[in-house]
Amino acid sequence: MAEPRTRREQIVSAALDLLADAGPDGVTMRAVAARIGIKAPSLYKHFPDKDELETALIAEGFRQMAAVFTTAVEGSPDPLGSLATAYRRWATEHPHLYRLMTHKPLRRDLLPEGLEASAALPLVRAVGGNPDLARAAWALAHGLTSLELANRFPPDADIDAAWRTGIAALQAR
Amino acid sequence: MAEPRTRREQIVSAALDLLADAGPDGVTMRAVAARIGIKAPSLYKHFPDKDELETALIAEGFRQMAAVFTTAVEGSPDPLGSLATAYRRWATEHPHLYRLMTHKPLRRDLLPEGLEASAALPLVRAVGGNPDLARAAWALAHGLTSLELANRFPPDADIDAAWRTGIAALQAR
DNA sequence: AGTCTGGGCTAACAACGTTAGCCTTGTCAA
DNA sequence: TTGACAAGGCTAACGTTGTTAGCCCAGACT
Repeated sequence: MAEPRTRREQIVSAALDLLADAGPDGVTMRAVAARIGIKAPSLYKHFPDKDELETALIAEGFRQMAAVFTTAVEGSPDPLGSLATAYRRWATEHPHLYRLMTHKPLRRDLLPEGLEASAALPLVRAVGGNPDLARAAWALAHGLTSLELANRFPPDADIDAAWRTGIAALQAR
Repeated sequence: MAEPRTRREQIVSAALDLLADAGPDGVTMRAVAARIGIKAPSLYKHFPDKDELETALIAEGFRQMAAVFTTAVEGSPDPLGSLATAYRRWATEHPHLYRLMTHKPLRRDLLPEGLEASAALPLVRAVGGNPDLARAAWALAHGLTSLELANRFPPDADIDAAWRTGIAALQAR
């Protein structure tokens, strides 16, 4: 995250750090507050509740994804392939944030307008604008990622091969 | 779930009911206990902690999935298509249980041996034994399901079409 | 000079998972 | 028949969590 300037940004930044190195259970209001040297109830001067703080983390995740995916696609000879690599890479580098972003219904009303779309745009472009194909590709990527993060594949599974097989199939359309 | 006979089965059954109609937050040790007329601490005579109770719910989910998928595939002219339909159907009929089963690392050590494999077998058969293809298909199904349950597709999205597109692509392999 | 307001604080609450320790009931051995 | 023991209830309580109420201080503006 970029230099936190406002107190609100400091809080988000502290929560992101905590999420990254202690997992979702580590992100308690008291722990977040402590990390910036205040007490838990003071957080409520900046966020109405924990849900909105979490949504702010999710928004930051989307911002990062949008940036990473955009640069992954631009000028690539194989946009879908590059995107797939970038997707898996980002998710495995931010496993807890990725899960937070995807595992429950999104409070879209609390998210900046257009943010979600801007993270999705590179993919829509990469598949040539076919929305059904884009959704299938997204689902494939999310499914592979989610199953990998949840340790669902056996230890001897060749996850790269599963990605290649799936992407190649969709690419042929 | 079949007729709960032992106390342990009663507990699992009560927890499943609670999960289905009050969601994950509704499944508290106190609420589960109350539903069968006992107090929360008594649950600990049957399960060492809430984690193991949850794993018992997950095991029941796998049992149901294995049964449903097996009958969906057998004798079908289009095994993969039937399986896809059955998968989506089961998940949307048991959204909370589905999420519980998939959203975090699995305590395999607490699961009956072979149970996970028996739920996966119909799929492996349906794709002709290619493990990479099976994993891609599983990921596609899980991704589509998970995104649908988390309300990730816009209201005007044609989710059926996304399923058809994805499955057709994999089928062509 | 007086008045807001932003943003900290302490104390406290209810709900949660969990533990300690007690008591009753039925089974079975001596 | 009696006594031991295990299974399975119970109450009381603890620490942690999100959250609220209510107080207070500092700076900005009228």
